[in-house]
Amino acid sequence: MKAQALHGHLDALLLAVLEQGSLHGYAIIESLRNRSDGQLDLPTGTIYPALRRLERAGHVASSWSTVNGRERRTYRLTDAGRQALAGERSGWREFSSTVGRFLDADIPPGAPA
Amino acid sequence: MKAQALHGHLDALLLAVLEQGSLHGYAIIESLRNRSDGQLDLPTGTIYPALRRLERAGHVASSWSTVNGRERRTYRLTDAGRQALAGERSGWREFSSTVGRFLDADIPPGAPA
DNA sequence: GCCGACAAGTAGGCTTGCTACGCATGAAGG
DNA sequence: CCTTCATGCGTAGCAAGCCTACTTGTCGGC
Repeated sequence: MKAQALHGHLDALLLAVLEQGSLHGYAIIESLRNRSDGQLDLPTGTIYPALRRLERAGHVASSWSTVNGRERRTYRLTDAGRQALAGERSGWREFSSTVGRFLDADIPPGAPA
Repeated sequence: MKAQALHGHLDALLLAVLEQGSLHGYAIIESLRNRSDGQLDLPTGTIYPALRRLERAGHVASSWSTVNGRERRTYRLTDAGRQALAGERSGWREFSSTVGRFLDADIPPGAPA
């Protein structure tokens, strides 16, 4: 699946992943890959700038730590981020139900449910 | 709702609208608005270039007609467009189920299905 | 005569994600 | 010892996609 189609929903995904616990960038990528059965395999060039954006927006906060001599930047969801996530969720439901009205409906007879 | 979030799915919506019958640009806009209860109110600057793209791609074909002295360009779905629509539909299901796994899940207890 | 609904279109800009890089450490294998 | 791979962070530049704002033109009502 072309991850490209994420357009506009990447931030929501990142917030959703961080909702279940703080993670560093590399782990976020793995979490997305695992939880989506490999369908979301996002490159670092997509994730890191997105995290920066979210931090600038105040939706996440980061702190450095060193593990095995490797520097990690761990991100956690802020209160504002939690609120933003709630908004993203309702926005997603609205979006998916609206688009679904056009694309999920009219399933040709014989198609599996 | 910010129609901006359509990113990447507009073509599919247009094809889906035309699936139910040929329409001219202005009528397509109205059809989207009506069938979405006013949630999709797309400006002409979004629709017309998109229809051009679809025509260039061979997914729709157009023909001019004059009604009440007003020129209309009516679009109809081609066979290739019908195939493309099928592909868009399966892509949409994959996309929505993948993103939904992150955003629909974890609905706090008490939320309506 | 003017304004609003109908009908089509273009130009330019902004956001967003991707590709392709670069840098650094630690463990494993030759 | 040296190379390679997995871990881990990051930037620069590009391409796609949709929106804002504007233009052109007809018809009907005031």
